[in-house]
Amino acid sequence: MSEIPNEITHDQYAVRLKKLQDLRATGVDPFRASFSPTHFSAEAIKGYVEGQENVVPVKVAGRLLIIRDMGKSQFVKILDQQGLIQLYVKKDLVGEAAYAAFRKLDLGDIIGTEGTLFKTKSGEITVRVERCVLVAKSLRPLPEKWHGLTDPEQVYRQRYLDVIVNGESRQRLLQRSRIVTAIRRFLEDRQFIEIETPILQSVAGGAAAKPFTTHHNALGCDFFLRISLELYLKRMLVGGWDRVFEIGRNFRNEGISRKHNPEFTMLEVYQAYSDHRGMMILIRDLLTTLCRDVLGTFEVKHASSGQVINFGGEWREVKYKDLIVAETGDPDWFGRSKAEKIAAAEKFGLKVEPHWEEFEITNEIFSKRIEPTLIQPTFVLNLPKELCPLAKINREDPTTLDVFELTIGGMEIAPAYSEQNDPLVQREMFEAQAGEEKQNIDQDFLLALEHGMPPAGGMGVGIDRLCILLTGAESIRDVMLFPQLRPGS
RNA sequence: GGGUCGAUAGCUCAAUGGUAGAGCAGCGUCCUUUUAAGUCGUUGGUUCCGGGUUCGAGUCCCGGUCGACCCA
Repeated sequence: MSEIPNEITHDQYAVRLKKLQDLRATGVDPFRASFSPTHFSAEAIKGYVEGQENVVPVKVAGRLLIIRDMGKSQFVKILDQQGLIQLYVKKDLVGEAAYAAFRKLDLGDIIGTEGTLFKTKSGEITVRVERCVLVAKSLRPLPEKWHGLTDPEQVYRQRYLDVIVNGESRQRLLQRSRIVTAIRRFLEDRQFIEIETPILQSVAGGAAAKPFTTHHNALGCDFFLRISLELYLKRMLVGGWDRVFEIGRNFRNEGISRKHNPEFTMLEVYQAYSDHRGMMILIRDLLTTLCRDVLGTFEVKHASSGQVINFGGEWREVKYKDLIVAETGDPDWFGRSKAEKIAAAEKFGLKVEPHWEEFEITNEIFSKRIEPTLIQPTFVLNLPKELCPLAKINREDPTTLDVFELTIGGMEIAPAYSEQNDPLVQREMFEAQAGEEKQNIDQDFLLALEHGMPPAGGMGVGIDRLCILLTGAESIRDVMLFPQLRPGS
């Protein structure tokens, strides 16, 4: 039997450890092998039949969160993955010894119980306990029952406590799981195949971002963690897998903010014989399906602006150039010199780096002044060709691309392209973008394209941001179970 | 990376530079349909860490750690 560790200073731990040792001493296993519940909490409550008091049998298990002790009987509540359920434990029903043992339980202990359903005076469906066992002892006290856990650092570092005591967090994070599940169902219904592609890559392609590096000992070489899924999914289009998708983690070695976590989840979808117009229909169908099936509403409150986002109405379509012209009030914006663009941008209070290209100045206006105002679902079309080397050039306006950026709630939610499948043009675009750093070009991808890739529409959806939007969260940290923090404390 | 704010009991929070407190949780008591249950009593502190100022620092100053927000 272990002594109380020296570093454990607070007495509540000591009290619980003593109880645990007492249980062992009397032959009770405080971490018993198993328990077989027949129901989760919500299922059990649903199983109650009106008027059938103490007839329907249930076995439920969960963590003890609330105890209301009235001497010879108590009402308690336990939490499982479906939520809370109330138990009523009566001395003359369970017997003296069992009742005494029950009273020794602590908040936070995990218990299994068996009984029948009834409805209390105030109408709460409750289990009338006939038998109850400790399933797993908890040595640590739970956070306060009314205020929960509020310190953001502890919420993120000890998420398991947050989801126990903060119902709102629990619901929001469960909602994320439902969203991801619904996305898979939606795509599978449309014959998309879910595939898995490498996270360790020798060339981190498909986006412009700083990668993380890591090292493989046996191969004796460095790898990058992927920054996008794109190039490997498209290889499978070459392979004749016409509808593929992946929901996977990307890693970008950049800043951390309310909208950025170093690792984040992307959905990428590729559909052969489609194009960016096809993707517009697909993303709209997907998001309205999520609204209907997961949220049960097409109207979602936008946390930072307070506006109501309506997914059920018309989705605006607007060209990038038209937005820029409207914002700058300059019909000839794209004909202006670099100096004039800089002057105009600075008049907007934007900081312009001297080494920026003209399209970067324009795009700064877009991302700082225009994008945040696009709260309702908006397809921004015909982006300038410099912004993405992987999309097809628009035939009517060769300075732009056959792409869209879906913006909702002031955030870029889903960029999509008519995918570039001309290997010669693709090579030129890569080389122009890479400049001197030719080693950053994924030559194996170009080799694949040279074998012939069908025309295709492709799209990326930032799952974390989508969840921010759909759950009304303030920050990416609120829709991730374990957001990145500095190690320590 | 810069600015602002924050860190006090297991949790949520108080405390003019002058004896560190409350609620919840814990411990002990009363109570067999409670709903933040109620009742009486009671334990619990490296005030984030390290320096400094002062007769005296949770409080003021400097440095650091971690976090939140804003900016880059």
